[in-house]
Amino acid sequence: MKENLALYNIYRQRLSKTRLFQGLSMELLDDMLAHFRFESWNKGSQHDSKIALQRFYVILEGRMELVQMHPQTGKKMTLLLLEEGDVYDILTLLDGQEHEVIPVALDDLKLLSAPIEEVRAWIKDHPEFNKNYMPYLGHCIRHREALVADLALYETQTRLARLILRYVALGNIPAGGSESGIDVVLLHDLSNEALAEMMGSVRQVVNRHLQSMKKEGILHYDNHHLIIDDLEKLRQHADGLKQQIESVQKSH
Amino acid sequence: MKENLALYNIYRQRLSKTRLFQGLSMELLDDMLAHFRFESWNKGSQHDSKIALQRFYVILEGRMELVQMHPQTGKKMTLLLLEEGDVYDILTLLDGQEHEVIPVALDDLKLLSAPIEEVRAWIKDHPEFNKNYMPYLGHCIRHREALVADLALYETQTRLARLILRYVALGNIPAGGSESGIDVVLLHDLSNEALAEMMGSVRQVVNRHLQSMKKEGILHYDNHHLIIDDLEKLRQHADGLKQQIESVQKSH
DNA sequence: TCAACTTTGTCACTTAGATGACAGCATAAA
DNA sequence: TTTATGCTGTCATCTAAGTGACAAAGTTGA
Repeated sequence: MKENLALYNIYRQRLSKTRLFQGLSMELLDDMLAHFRFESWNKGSQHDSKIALQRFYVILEGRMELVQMHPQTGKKMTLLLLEEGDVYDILTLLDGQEHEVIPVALDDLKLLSAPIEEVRAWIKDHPEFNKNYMPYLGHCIRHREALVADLALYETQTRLARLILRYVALGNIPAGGSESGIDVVLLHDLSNEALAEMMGSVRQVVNRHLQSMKKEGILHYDNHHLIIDDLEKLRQHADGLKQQIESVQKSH
Repeated sequence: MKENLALYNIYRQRLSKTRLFQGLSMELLDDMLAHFRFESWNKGSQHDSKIALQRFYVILEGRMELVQMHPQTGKKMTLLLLEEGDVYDILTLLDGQEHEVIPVALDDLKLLSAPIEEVRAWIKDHPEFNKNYMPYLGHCIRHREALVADLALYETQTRLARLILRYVALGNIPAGGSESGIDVVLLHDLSNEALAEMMGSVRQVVNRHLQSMKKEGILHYDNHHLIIDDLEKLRQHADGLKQQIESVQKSH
């Protein structure tokens, strides 16, 4: 990992901004980079989850989704959208067991990868690294828990709103607010189908709800970018206010 | 934590058999026990999740469930059943953030609790402890992921079978096998309602499916103990074979 | 520039499963 | 022993959301 000094510096720079590698000394980063190898995955490519038993990947550029599949019916559920600075696979890193989830490149991906044993040694030997690691794990658990709550407690319309809101929150909400709408960068480009897989539903239902939210002036699409126009209304949907209102009406 | 030597030895003994504290030296266990305090919770009692910001609990005896609730409708989802040797709350321990989940005692509970800062220090300072901690975290993530997959990919009948199977696997499957049926100890006593909350459904649906599985000779209840009579058939249900068969029939 | 594919937008139809209601038991309390 | 409370077992009913189908729009690449 020393081919090209300019590139090397860019990688180091990017790495130092990720949740897991931030705040580490230059020396430590250099030590680590010595074990990293550059890789790129083509948009749309799917990979074998067994690779995670050997190597650990850091995303430098692009989005990756982790997909669970029903072995019989082929129905899919997207567990997680990973972006720049996220890593694959934190679970296999933890316990060394295979993690039955398919990594799919949503964009052309640029990655760094290192032998998983190496990364485990870093965690063990460098308290600074460990200090980033723990909250990152917390984040992973919280994400999955939020998915469980969404699936079990809310209906599809609400789940869609919550999904969008979750990824609005991850992106940068522009300072002024909504003069020109908030671009949900992480979800840009995703088909209705892909959104459906992220919320455990189907294309047609997602489309129905997107349509109705467009009519309410909550959002619109501007050449494949999902733009939020009324964050407040979106939040109301995400709180399941619809459900509440209807149940109040019923009781009268 | 030195009131009574006999009790003390029992606690130490129990602790040394838990997933998180196993394999530690007697000296280390003694150091740790010095910071623990005994507590007991009454069956049915619910506690404030804020307690987890201050203290960390180890279950010595009894079951605890962690419940998420829909703020508006009050609908509930049980995230997790904790038993002897499990701990509350691993998430708050990780990142110090509040974990919005209600701990409920399913039995009269015996617990040890220690200040959370203390436990964080153990993790930092004792590699042996850390070595237990990592796979335990992996287990936590996997459990939540399994829930997501169940909710998104399988229908209620299948989910019930998977729920039962999951807790069969955790208990001790008797050597000989099914001569007299497998007692699903962890689920003993739970009402249809409680099971429903564990799989994101409702009482009536759970009852319907339990009834049909009884008719198939898969299971029965023997004074509030759920007994599995045909593990193989249960596994078939859990694989969603029903779904597969029906979809094949349709295509003809 | 045209054909091949993919994605979107709709709609009519079906269904799993949620809801509400109620009788019959069981467990616990008085 | 009786009353109260809660749980089980079963309905009939309702509805959210999944399915299949198809036209229209958009995208890709020979």
